[in-house]
This record gives sequence, C-alpha cells and structure tokens, in this order.
Amino acid sequence: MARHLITSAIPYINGIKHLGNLVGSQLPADLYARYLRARGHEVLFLCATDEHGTPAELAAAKAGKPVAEYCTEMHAVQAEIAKGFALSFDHFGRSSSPQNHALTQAFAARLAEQGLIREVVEQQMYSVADGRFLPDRYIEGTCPNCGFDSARGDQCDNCTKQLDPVDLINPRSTVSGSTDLELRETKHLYLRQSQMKQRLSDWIESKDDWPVLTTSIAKKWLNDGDGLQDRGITRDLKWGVPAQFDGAPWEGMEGKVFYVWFDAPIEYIACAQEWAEGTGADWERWWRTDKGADDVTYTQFMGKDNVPFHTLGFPVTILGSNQPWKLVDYIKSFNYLNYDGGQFSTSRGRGVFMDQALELLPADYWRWWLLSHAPESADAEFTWENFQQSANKDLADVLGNLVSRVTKFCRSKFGEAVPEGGTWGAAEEALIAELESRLHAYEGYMEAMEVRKASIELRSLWVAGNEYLQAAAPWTVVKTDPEQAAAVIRLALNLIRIYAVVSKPFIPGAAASMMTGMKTGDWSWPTDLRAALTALPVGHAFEVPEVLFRKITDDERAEWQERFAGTRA
RNA sequence: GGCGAGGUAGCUCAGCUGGUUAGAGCACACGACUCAUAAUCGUGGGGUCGGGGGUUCAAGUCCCCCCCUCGCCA
Repeated sequence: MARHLITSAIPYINGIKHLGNLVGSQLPADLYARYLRARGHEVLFLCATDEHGTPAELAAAKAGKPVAEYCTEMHAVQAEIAKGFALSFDHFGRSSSPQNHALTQAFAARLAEQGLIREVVEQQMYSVADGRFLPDRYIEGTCPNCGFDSARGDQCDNCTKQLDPVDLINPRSTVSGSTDLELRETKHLYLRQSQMKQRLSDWIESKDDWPVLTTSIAKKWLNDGDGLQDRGITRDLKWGVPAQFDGAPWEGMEGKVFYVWFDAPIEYIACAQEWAEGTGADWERWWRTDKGADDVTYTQFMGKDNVPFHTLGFPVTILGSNQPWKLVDYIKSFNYLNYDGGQFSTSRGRGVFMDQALELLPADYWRWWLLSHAPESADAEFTWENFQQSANKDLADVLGNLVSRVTKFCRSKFGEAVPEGGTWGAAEEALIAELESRLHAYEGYMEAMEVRKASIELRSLWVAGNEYLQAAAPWTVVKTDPEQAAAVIRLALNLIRIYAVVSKPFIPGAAASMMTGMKTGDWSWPTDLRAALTALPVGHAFEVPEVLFRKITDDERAEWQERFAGTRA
C-alpha cells in the first residue's frame, strides 16, 4: 500500500467550465484517484477554485455583487456540479481561503529571504475613470498595424500582431469605455526564476518518463529566446492576497496583491490545510518531506495551457524556498478537446458546459466518452455522432445489455438467486485466462495513466463476457442440462460484480447500480479472478437492476447538435 | 517567421529502441443465435501508412526536402 497525493488543476471561478476543461484535468485525476483507492492505496485527492484576479472582479461587478460574495456563490455552484460528475475530491477548496493567504505570504517572504524576489518599478496603464490599473487585455483601441478598431492591448485579434497598450491609437478601457487613460509608475515584486534555471533544467531532464507534452513545453520555456524570464508576481488589484503584510520584507506594496499564478498553485498545499482543519487529519504528512511526505507519490493533472506554471513557476516556489516541501513526481498533461469542427467557446455559447451536460444525461455517459477519447496524444474532437455511437454501443449494448440478459435469464429459469449445480469446463478456463490477461493489461494502463488504452481494455473485459455467454449458450443448454446452464449463469452473475468493481473508476454510477442489483457490498478487487468468480455463493439473492444505460436516440442527437451549436461569428 | 505536436482503413485511434502477409473499435456486407436495451457472437471487404528523395539485406518506424492541420511564441 502506497500513499498518493493527487491534484487537479484548479478551475477559475468565473463561470461554469466546459467538457474540454473537465477532461483536461479533473476527470482523469478522478479516474486515477478512484483506481488507486480501489487497489487499497491511501489517496489524498485535492482540487479547488482559483478565485483571484481581474476576471473575477469584473464578473462580480457584472453580476452586481461584491467579489467575495460572488466567489462564494460560484464556488458552491462548481462544487455542486463536481458532485454531479462524481468527482471524488477529498476536499474542494478555495484559493481565497485564509490558509492560502497565510501560506502565500509566507512563501513570498521566504523567497525574498532566499534572494529570489526583486522589486521593479514599471509603467502601467491607469484608468482614471475606473480608478484602477488595467491589465493589457482590458484596453482596446485601433491597431497601429492593420487599423482594426477593436485591437486589445496585448494582441490584435485581427492581424494577430503582439502589441503594447501604449501602441494603440485612441485607447480606451473595456471596463468603462473611458478614454481617460494614463501611464503611471507602479512598483512590483518579481520572482527571479532565471536564477533557478539550471536547477529546473536538471530536474526536468531527469523526468524521462513524463508525457512528451509536459517536458517539451517545459523545455521550450526554459530555453526559448533568452531563456527563462523573471516574472512579476504582484498586481495592482484589491481582490487577492495582500502583498503588504506584517513581517513583509519590503515596503510600499500597499494596495497590491499577489498575482494569481503565484497564489493559485500554493492553494494545492493550503487546500490540504483546509481539508485537515475540517477533518482533524494531518496535512503535513502529505506535504512536508520532514514530516512523513517523503514516501508520498505526488501526481498533478492539467491541460497543456497550465504546464508552464506547474513545471516552472510552482517548482521555483517550492525549490526556491529551500524548505522540505513535497515536489511533484509526475505531471500528466492533456491536449485540448475541440467541439464539432471548432473550439469550445464560452463567449459564443458554443459546445457543452458541465451543467448542461448533466441536464441531458447522467454523468457516466460523459465520463465514459470523455475518458475513452481523452486528448492524450493530440487534440481530440467531440461530435454528437461519435458520442451517440460510443455511448450506445459500449455502455448500452456491450455492458448494459450483458447485465440485463444474464439477470433476466436467471430470473426466468432459476429465480432471483445464484443457482446451484454444474461444473466449470474448458470454456470457463479459457474465459478466466482471457480475463486475467485483460485485467493485468488494464491495471498496467491505469497505473501508467494511459487513459484511452485503459478504457479499451475495460471494454474488452466486457466483451469477453458476451463472447463467453454466446458460446456457452445457456438458453440452449438449459433445455437438456439445467445444471450446466446454472453453472454458466452462476459464473456470469459473479462476472457482473467483478465488472462493477473494475468499471467503477470510469462509471461509478452504473457500477453502484450493478452492485446494488447483486445485493452485495463486496468491492474487493478481483486480484484472484478464479476466487472472485465464486464470490457470490449459491443461493445468494439478487435482483434484476433497472436498465443501466438507455440509448441516445437519433432525434435527441439532432436536437442537441442544434442546441449547442452556439452563435457563429 | 521560429519552436512543438500531429498527418496510418469511410470515422476515432494503436503501432516500443527499423524485421514475418500494417492492427483495434465503430460504420458497412454476409452468416449464427434468439437469453437480452432490434441487443449479442462469428466471418469478410476496405489502407501504395501526407508527397518526393535517400540510408539499409529490410522503413509506417532512421535522414533530407516539400505540403497540410493544430498549438505556443516572436
């Protein structure tokens, strides 16, 4: 039994995430956490909302609410949706927690002690009317390059040229529309990442078992151009962790907060503190290598856009502190999921969002499709045809129907209890051999976080049951040799329990239904398959479960396709 | 423009350090079965592995050039 710390990239607070966000971090992290728990390992699985920054402030203003209140509400919404998808977080925290405030300030102070913070005075755009400094992308104006009149301060959406806000002609605030903008001096703290370049580089180079997606992105940032750059870790904002605090080793940072990319990863640790406070558990044995965390395996899940912060920024914080914090052991990253020939788009309402998905179908449908099509080697694409075909074929026909045909046949011929009689022969031995081989492959892929391949093996396990049943043909055998038919069905009923156990990480809802139908709470992993196939003894009562997965009709598919197409630009 | 990832059957994808007739699922065709959610099982057709050169006894798998897609950066 090992100890595994698992974190999913923390979703931003402003709004509900789409299926692409889900499959890029939370869902595969949940799959892994559930699998490791099922194998008897000790798991701490953490996620949280990322709440600070300008977008949250503006979203709150738009909703007409104080930002703290807005975040509290949205956190509850996201937590509820996560529950709907059966995401098994041990704690779903908040980056705005007191724990994270304290820890973020402590890290900043410590990094300063280690000589890794420097102060920089720079010029930033200030909007007099809004009474605030504005991030580059919240300033619009006419592009000096192509004349496009809605170019953003960081980049022109029309000609894609990278811009500086001061380059814009007739710049205005996108918050208020005001043109009363001026450059003002402001002081910020910079994290001296460049000092850590060699240590990071050595560390990344040593990780030859990481996904190439992870290491290639990390190496690019380390070596591109002038190499790893220092980054500002403060902003002129109100909503966030104050950069000026008691014991701060700098002055004059009043009215400024730490930038989200600095405090958000620290929430991984603070989240464990939140969890400990709520449960009385010990968080240090997960995060402090001097307090027992040296035997923890720490795995992070994220979309590729988050890789730089997890391979460079956060490790600078951890390593730079020169304190015994647990450093990540494995970073599993994902490409993007596209939607029907384009990208998911929040602003255009294009694609399916997490709350909408749950209104259409139970979580298992989405979990299965998303995980079995996870964008591991390249970007993947969601289409309704593919979703309908996969769900109907894999879940309804192959698995659901198997459960149905076995339990209903037994009920009609032997009653709703595991029947007696008959013996195993060559067919059963062949099945056991097949199952053992498939199960070992499945376990290997799950341990390696090869999500798609694991799903293929799981499906193969289901198919093996149908093959066996088809060949054994108990509906024929029962006419001449009822006892032998009973032996076949006895095995098949036990197979249902085994499927429930091994399928649970992917489809926890259906797994629970199968287990309930078999009237047992025996979730033990079928390490010994032969024994597992007799776990439900002769005479054990069961009941025919409700249809596990109804099919998605062509009409539904067409309707949904239309409904989620969004407003094309 | 630079960098990275891809371009393998109609569709979605496997193919490790080069080595017998290039694989799987879906879709399609035919057959079997009739317990089951018109479900299941079997068989089969279908690919000059983006294009062109080269290395090698042997290349989807290595090298060079080109084309296309996606992403990151300038």
